Amino acid sequence: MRDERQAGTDGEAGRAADHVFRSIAGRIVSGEMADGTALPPEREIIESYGVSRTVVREAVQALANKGLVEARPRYRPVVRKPSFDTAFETVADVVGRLLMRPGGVRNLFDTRVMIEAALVRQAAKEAVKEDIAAMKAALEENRAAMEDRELFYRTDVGFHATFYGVARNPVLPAVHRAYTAWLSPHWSNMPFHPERNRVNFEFHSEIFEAILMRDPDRAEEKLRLHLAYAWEQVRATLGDA
Amino acid sequence: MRDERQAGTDGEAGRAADHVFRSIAGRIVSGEMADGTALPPEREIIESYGVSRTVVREAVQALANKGLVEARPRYRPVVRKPSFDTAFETVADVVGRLLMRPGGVRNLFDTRVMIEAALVRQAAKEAVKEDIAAMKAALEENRAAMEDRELFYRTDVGFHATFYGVARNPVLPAVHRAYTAWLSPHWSNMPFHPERNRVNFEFHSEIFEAILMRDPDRAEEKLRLHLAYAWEQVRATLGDA
DNA sequence: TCGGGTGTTTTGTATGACCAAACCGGATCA
DNA sequence: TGATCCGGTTTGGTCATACAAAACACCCGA
Repeated sequence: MRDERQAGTDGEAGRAADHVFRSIAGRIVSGEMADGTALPPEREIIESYGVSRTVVREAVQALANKGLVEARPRYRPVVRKPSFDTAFETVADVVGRLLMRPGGVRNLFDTRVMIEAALVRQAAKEAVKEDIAAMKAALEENRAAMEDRELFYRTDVGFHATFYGVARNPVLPAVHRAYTAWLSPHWSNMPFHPERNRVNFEFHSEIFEAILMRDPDRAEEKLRLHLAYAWEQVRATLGDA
Repeated sequence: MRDERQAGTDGEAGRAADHVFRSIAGRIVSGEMADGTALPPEREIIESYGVSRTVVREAVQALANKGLVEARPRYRPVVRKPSFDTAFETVADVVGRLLMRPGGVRNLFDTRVMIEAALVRQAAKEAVKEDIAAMKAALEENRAAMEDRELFYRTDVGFHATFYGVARNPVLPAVHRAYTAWLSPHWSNMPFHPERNRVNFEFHSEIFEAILMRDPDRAEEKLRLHLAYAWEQVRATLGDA
């Protein structure tokens, strides 16, 4: 990505717009530009950097593409502190395209199975009281929502989210949000079926129970059965191999 | 000149440059623009879309930032078929910044431990002959490289790469490449130490042996010990908590 | 055939202009 | 008094043009 051709003019490599980009990016990560504040108007940036508007717009667009600012069409770009979530969001549309290729959804889903299997194993081995309490609460919400299509989906996601919390690693919840954001479109055109909700809730219960009993193998097994069942539900709706 | 927004098909008019972006992006993913070929000159795109050069350049820059084309400064942008690798590359920049924050490297490394633990379990359970052969070969290369700092590192990476291959899932090798690309800078300023190489090779051997014996628990245990040892080696070089 | 010089493209950047949408302050009306 | 409406101002989106420098293509001579 970095191309080092030396212009020979100065120690600072030319790259007009890049300089503005780096400068603003630095001010964002250093916190000098707080999260949520708007960037100064383009014409102001022009003056403070002594460059043309072309360059400024290019730099701003680069910031937007890197996820450091959020730029809605006619509005001022808003500073967004980078996080693992923003990292996932910046690739969302490439991933979206990759998922349209044959087997794409399957491949991504398989990684989710793998990760959640590892997570429930870990949960069974080292979940603390708060983790258990969170799972129990999420499971209860899931049970109560069994008759509501939309609500069941949300509580389903919420229950799985508790797995991603036990490791106390901020990357993992971001991974979970990415999974749901990328995979849910492929789930959505699935007809509502209360019986299926009951089955899925049953799986959730069994997983939770296995975690309670500190049985990693059983937790993993139940999770795999659960996700295999879920996959069967959507397999038909894809042309996937 | 005249305004060419055909609101009928597009539904959402307005975002001018975005239309060009989406159109070209579509032609890339559909394969109409083959991987490796150069984009047409800006002037040509101007004519075929009836937009100004500003818009074209903006669209091309967006394509470049999304990783669909590779744009070196004064050269013609080259089409790059999107893959999971390109997805990771587009976030490399943001991730790099995140890793500089306290605990960032640790968090990412922990996810690697989790994933590789899951992978060696899977390998122990269902690796086929070719997987075993690949591991054996990689292990042998690793042994032979024990006296060479650079080569040992490469064969080390190569051995771990075999774990990511057993699932036959193209996402996983990309994940591995991303890990090595992002974490290796933090490993590199580690002094050379032959004894350490020997220890790491020993871990590799034990992991391989556990996989051979179809013992997932033991494979996972050895892998965790291996990576914990590796982490100890670099912990001092970071200000990480 | 090969190497080098030269003219032609093409990209990078700057400038100025215009339009339309968002923003802001003041006037109006209930 | 407070909410709403309105018109001027700001600001982002797009366009046209210009010019320097780098890449490219071509021709020429050895």
